[in-house]
Amino acid sequence: MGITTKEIARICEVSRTTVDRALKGKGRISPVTKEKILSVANERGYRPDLLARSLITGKTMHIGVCVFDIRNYYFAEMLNSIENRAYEKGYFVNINLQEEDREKEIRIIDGMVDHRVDGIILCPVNKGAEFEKYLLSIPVPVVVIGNYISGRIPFVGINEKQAAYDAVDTLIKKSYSRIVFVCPPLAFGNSKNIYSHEQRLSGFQERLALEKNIDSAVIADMDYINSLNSLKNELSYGDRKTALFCSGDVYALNILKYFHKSGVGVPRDIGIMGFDNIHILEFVFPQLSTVSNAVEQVAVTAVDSLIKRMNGEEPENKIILKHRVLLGSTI
Amino acid sequence: MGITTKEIARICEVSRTTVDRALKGKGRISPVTKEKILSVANERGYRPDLLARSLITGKTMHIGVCVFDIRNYYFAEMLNSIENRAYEKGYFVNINLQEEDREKEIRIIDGMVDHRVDGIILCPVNKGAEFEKYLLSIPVPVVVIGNYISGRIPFVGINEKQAAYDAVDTLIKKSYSRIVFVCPPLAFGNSKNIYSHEQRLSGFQERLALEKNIDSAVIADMDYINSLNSLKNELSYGDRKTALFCSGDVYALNILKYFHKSGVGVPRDIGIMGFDNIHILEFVFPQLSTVSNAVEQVAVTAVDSLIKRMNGEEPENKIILKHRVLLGSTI
DNA sequence: TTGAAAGCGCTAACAG
DNA sequence: CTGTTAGCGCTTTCAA
Repeated sequence: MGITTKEIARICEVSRTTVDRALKGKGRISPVTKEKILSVANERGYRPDLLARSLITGKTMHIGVCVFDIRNYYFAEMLNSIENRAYEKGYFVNINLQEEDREKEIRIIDGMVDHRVDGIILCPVNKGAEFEKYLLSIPVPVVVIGNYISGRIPFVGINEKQAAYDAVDTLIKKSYSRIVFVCPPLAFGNSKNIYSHEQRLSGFQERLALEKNIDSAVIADMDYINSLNSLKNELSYGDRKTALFCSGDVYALNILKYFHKSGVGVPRDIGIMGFDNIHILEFVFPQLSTVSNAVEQVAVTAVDSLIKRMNGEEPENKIILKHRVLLGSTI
Repeated sequence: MGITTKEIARICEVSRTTVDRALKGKGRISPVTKEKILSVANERGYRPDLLARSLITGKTMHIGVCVFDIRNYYFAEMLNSIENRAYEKGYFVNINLQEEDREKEIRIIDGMVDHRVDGIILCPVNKGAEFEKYLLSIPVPVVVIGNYISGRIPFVGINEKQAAYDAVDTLIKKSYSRIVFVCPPLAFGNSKNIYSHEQRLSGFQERLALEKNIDSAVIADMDYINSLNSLKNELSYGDRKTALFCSGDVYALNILKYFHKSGVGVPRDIGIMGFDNIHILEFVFPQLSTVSNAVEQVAVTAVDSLIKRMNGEEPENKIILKHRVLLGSTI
């Protein structure tokens, strides 16, 4: 690449150590030599090789991030906040997308470790004891967001279950008497980490268990377009005021779109509630009722917690931030 | 971190070179020693230190990316495609956000170079001869997307001017007789690279120059909310069928939102056309008419072109991909 | 089939 | 105030 300290040393007829001192501005050094060294360095466009430095210091000042994908607005927002915070703290960010591929996730993590990132932020698709063991074996700190792994793996997030509970509570207070939980296929729970959705379902069920006179159902295949058709059945519950509680705003948006096309009125014919509060809701009408998952705050907190760990501190292993039910005009 | 080749060598009582040969699987080596080395490596969880390797090979297998921010859906989509393609080709991606801060952009680029990324993809906020010189001085290949710099800096994008020209042409064919170009403050053109918007304006003007009987205007301060109010004036051109041509979908969406609140009908009272074809349009009604800027294809092409350059090839310096005017229901 | 030696560019401990 | 030495973990001749 450019000029090295060795060459500067040769040109200035001093040792590399002296060059280093001039460059770093610390340690005793005569103003004259310092001046000379700096001017040569500057003139020749000296730039430190951070790779070489890292090899010695053991620090690369890189944070590795691995999430599902960033077409998903939730992750885009998350990543934006992670990058901002990391930059503020002097760290670079390596971004990798696993696309819900369990093996790819492992390859990516291994790759980041091999590249000697100082720490890792992960929204995992893997789960279970074996993966926990794997994460514990990794020689750099890891912080998990989004999908919980276990009490032994540092986590930052919201209380998904309570959030769903609160959302359902809101629907009940709005006098809905039939509430349908809409989420991705739960069958994948065996192979993929869909902790968040499972928890939300659980909060949904828990709140409904307190009611005698409220109908409920679960539609757990929102990954398939034809399931949209089944939603129409919900409308035939004419006597019951029905709401769809979607475990993710994108599901809710797809449903809104479908209803819009089909001439179904929201909330006239049916209520809809989402989850995540992704930014694009700003541009969608009617304004979707949803649950804020504090994604920016989660991201920032994850970075901070990770950096603490990288510095040998031991912050709380499980950090739960506040969620909020947001009333739009779809319920 | 973990075990090193040196230690494996010691344990197996061979030289580091031999260990290397076993690990790499090339060069002549006796099956017995190879087996032994591999089993020790495996048992002790050997992982290569890619940092050390990079120091020697001069390759980090990292691509550095610097864009505005990724709250912006356009960049989120771009980055997603960049990451996918890079991963396919065996590269890692370093992502950095300059947030329209010219100096931050330079710091970021310097940082990426110091970290020895193998190449850089940039959507620049800087512009001008000095910046061009700076980019040329960088010891790794750079490919620019989004905002053109000069003929000497490799670029991948669409023909912004022609795209705007075509969009206006479409509006004219729809018999609009007043067309208003809406864009961010052009005054920033002195300090920021807003090449795309400038080009679109130019295409707008060029097409209109061919018409005698079409009114036109430019509203160039869409960064300020109160400029939304001025849009109402456009409605009073009762005799003229008016369309707003927005240099960016997000402007169009904000306007749609504003009109929606104000009870203005689109396209009944006024037509709207956007630019970019960001994915979220899928969820917005009425369906926005817009121009596809082929962002995924630009991203993929940029990665491919960059990798060619990193391999010493010299692909075309300016790659122009096809845009497309998309008819929604807002004109 | 194996090993010795040199070196990537930098840092760090210690000595002068 | 300055220099020497050693070494991070790996690759790469060259020699045995």
